[in-house]
Amino acid sequence: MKILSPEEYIHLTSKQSLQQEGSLIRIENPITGRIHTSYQQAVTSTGRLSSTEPNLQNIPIKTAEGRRIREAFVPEKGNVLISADYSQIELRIMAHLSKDKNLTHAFNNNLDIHSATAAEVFGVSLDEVTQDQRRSAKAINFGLMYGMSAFGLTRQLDIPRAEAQKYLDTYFERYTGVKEYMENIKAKAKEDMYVETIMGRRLYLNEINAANGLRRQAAERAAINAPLQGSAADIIKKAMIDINKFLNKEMPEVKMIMQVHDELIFETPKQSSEEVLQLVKKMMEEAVKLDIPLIAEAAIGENWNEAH
DNA sequence: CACTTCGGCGCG
DNA sequence: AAAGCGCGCCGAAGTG
Repeated sequence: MKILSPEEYIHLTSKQSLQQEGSLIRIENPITGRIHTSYQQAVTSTGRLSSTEPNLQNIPIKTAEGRRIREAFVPEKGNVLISADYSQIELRIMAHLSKDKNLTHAFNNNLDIHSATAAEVFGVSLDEVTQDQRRSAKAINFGLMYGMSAFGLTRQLDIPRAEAQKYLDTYFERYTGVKEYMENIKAKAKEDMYVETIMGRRLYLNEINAANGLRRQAAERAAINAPLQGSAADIIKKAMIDINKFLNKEMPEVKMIMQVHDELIFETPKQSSEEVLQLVKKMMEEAVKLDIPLIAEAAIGENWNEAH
């Protein structure tokens, strides 16, 4: 193995070089034989990390080809990967912050949240929910957290405007706590000029009272989303600190190697991997205590695709 | 030649 | 006119 001078190392890992090479396999660090991302801790407005050179937070997964790509991410021989991700953490935070009774009930009873929403919005029982209704409810749930309007839902679901409006109206009838939360957070943002996460991270919204309606509405959407996305970031960071402390002391052979917003990836010797899985899952779920339970789903694999 | 901007696309 | 949050990287086209 060649030991590189600092100049050579910096050249090989420079952004410029990265673009020239254009392939993960060629940016392997010659000293460690591995690919190393850099996490930026003071970039995003909400408190998330960002990942650069290379960005490992946007590796494909949604298509079959994408999953094949993930199979290329493997641990050292004798080790396995563990992926543990929070289930619906932002919606759970919405339940916690809004104290909405219906949403809280769904999470306290560990219901399939999109099916539960579909049952409410379409007025059917849980076991009558169709695939299509669940799909619509999922779009509503995600859209709400981003401050989406009826127009946005129309485009997302390819349905008439009036129907999208009816879905949203019904949603807010069934989830009045969420409706109040949306209104309250906007009102508070306009008064304070900022919103904050459960741990007090603030996002200042300079345009929340702008005369320009487009800019003002964009700030309102950010006001709705930032406490949800940002609190999720707070929670996983707390979990990372707890887990790191524990691993350093008790299981230094286990490495926490990646974070993808609501997911942590570990590399660990195969023998103890089942025990490690249970430990990290528990520490993620207990990172903070909310009004509703936090659930982390974890799996073991020979590559990133299998583990996820 | 290095840098910037923009539209497109990958992820949560 | 735009109407869904948060990111980073790519290629094409333009700038100096």
